Amino acid sequence: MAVDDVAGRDLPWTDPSCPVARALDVIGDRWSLLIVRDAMDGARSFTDFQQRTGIARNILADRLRKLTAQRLIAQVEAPSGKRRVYALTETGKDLFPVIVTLRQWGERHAFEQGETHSVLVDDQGAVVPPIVPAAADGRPLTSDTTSVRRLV
Amino acid sequence: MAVDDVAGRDLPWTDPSCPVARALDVIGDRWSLLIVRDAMDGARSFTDFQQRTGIARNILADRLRKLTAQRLIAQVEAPSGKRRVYALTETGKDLFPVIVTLRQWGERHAFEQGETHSVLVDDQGAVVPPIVPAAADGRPLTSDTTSVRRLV
DNA sequence: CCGTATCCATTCCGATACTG
DNA sequence: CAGTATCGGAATGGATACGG
Repeated sequence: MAVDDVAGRDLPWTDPSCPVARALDVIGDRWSLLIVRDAMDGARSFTDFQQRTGIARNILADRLRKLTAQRLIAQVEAPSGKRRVYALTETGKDLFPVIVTLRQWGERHAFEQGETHSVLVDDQGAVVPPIVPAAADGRPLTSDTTSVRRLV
Repeated sequence: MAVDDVAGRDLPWTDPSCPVARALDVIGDRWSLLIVRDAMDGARSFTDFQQRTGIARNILADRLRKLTAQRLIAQVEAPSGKRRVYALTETGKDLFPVIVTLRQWGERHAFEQGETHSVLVDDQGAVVPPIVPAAADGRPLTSDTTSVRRLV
């Protein structure tokens, strides 16, 4: 992977044309992805998120505001009718592959030998196999066989 | 996706048995993933990283130290023989799928219509298709068709 | 139950100056 | 080139108290 070129614009980062930097600018803090994870997990109310993450209430309010502003989550009418709950938008749901790859990396490298952890299973109870980036023909790709091309 | 159970241990987060939280504990800050990205991109020297990321020197030194301590990168002898350069370990290289999914999400959701950005291409110049989590039989999975199971 | 408001501590970060 | 040392400001975080 090598970069051909880079444009210039004003973000906290260099290289604003890099989608990785842009993505991290949205969810690259300590809590956002955990909030998204819990939303995928069924968390819907303020208290749901607060209890699952253990985050301070003021910070949680701030993150929910920001994630809402960025349209990763939205407040929608609950089925019950009167309460408003948080739900992932399509943009938020599209983070699923990110959560999964992060989880799989964590499973493999962030636990000691023999230390127990949760695993992701599909609707038939089978463990979800590791995700590998692949070319259109299915050939597995690594950072050595890919590169970054700047579009004109 | 729903969590069956959770153990207790001492991290800044709740739910230390969640690999997502563990992974974020290692690379969930503002710079680490960008450093990994640049390493995949060919960055090898202190100055390489400093210039590509624009990060302050003291912070960069700190991050390189931490990433080295966590064994995502290592200092190795340069082919030239005398200088030591930073290189990704296998653990670090295994973050490739994370970088790719993050990139693909960013490409799709973190740019305005018509705004230009770089793309990831394989060794034949073809754009790398979006990664989708899938079951062993190839069936695509979403957060609605997966769940988190805690191992005993 | 859903937040907001405040206070305080800690961390993070950038800029700069300096050393081997 | 590869860091280290220091400083000050900003962001982040936890705890708690309060109001709709």
